[in-house]
Amino acid sequence: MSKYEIQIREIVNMQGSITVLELARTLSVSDQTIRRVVRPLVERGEIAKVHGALVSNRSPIDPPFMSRMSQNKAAKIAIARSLLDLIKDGDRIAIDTGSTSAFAAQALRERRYLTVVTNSAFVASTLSMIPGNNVSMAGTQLRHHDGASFDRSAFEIIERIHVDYALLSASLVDERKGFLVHEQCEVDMATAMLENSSKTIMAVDHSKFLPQNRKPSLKQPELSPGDYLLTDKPILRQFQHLTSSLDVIVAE
Amino acid sequence: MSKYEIQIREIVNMQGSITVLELARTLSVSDQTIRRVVRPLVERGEIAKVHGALVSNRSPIDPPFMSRMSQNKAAKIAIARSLLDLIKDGDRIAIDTGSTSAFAAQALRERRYLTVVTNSAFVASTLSMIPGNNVSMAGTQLRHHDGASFDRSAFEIIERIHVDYALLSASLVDERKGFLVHEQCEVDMATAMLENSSKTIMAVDHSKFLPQNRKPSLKQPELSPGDYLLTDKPILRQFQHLTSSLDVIVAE
DNA sequence: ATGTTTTTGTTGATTTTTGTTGATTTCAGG
DNA sequence: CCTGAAATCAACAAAAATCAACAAAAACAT
Repeated sequence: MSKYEIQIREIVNMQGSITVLELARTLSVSDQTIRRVVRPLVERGEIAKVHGALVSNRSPIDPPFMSRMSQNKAAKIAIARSLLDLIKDGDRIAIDTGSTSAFAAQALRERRYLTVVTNSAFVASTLSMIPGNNVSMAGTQLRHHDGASFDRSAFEIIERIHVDYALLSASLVDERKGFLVHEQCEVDMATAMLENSSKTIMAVDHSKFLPQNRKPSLKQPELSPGDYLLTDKPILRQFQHLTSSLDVIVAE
Repeated sequence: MSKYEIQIREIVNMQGSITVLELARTLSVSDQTIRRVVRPLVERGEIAKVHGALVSNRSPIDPPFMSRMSQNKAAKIAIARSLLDLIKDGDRIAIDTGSTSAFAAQALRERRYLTVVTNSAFVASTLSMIPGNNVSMAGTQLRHHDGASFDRSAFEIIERIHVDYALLSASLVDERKGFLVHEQCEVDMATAMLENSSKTIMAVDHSKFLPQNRKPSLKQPELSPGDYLLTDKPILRQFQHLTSSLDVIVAE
């Protein structure tokens, strides 16, 4: 067994599939090494291999639930990975609900000693199993469609814990109105997280900049200059006035 | 036993993996010393070693939680499946922590309209995504080794919600002392769940009836006549006095 | 203090892993 | 069926990690 084994399994299962070369680049070793390490994994049937790529063979039932229902999987994974450049071991972070945050939680498993506060049961469950982390689940009653809580106790807990970063998301970015979501409780939660954090990270993949059928109408709280915007494609001209004061990070 | 042993275990488990050289530098001893100290640890299976690094055997991908799950997996799945004979759509159930409960949660995904209250983030997350369920997560701060909560708010919530069934587990069944667990907080939680439910279901696979190296010593609360005992092999003679008043269900 | 035991560091030989090169295979399109 | 690009494989040399043995240092008991 090689020292890269766990990482490889982790990455393959998270992404679903990846080429040998990409994997070699992320671990900064040669492609040949990857092939060698991967061979026994394939023989043991832990991951599958086709010409051109490694693919996860996890049954479609147990992977992170979001990966199925989530649209822009690749984009969200890229964003999640680039989040790792911001968040360091030992940081404190508040994480909101949503598929982007679910991927972020997966990625953050490679960080240690995090203090995490979240109202998403999935995020809490994912990160609470990492030794050294300190995870607080905010809220009691969970909504069924996303396993998140927005009851009073959720807000109390968010407001009790001050963190370095608040990781927020949005359903749509509107040229004039900015970052929008569907429900008021999401705005309230975002506001609470933002107010109790030093910096805010807004994570939205490029599809959020495109028009949608089901239009959200509620405005997320204003970001402050120096807050981060994580996305996966360069910001188009017509949106730049929204992001000019922000630190924009484009995950390629 | 060396003085570095505990530190090494600690560091390896926290980091997930680390090279011998790095470890030598952090403890400011030579690499050779590390190798020597580590050898017995590896032999006892407390941590794993590969060429190039020491890796925790409870790595992020295979957390303590899940690895316990994989012990006696078949038995636990059988028990979880037979739980479906008891729990019907619309039932209300309290679920404790532990690998048996994790499997139970997986199985219960095929039930609808459940009211669930649990102190395990994993169980909460699993069952909250089933449409129609009403899931409450009891507690805020999550223990890292199993993602469960035992703080005051956890008890308050358990005590607020009355359910039809309490699904409990144990670490060991002792011939004389009955159902045992390792920690007092687990007993307290079991007691709270039992008191707020109409019936109790104790789920223990057959391995819990066998002697163990790490012996638990705390006694779970007394079951009442008519409560259920779910297991996967017939009860041996010497244990039958414990189970005579119970409804024993043996999953084949 | 003194000798004994245990632990630790150093050295050099040995093993394992890794990157490179070039040959071979696979795949997609004409 | 052929061809070019990409992916894979095999083999070898370089680098890194490991091990064994011995000497120095520390801890211990007498």
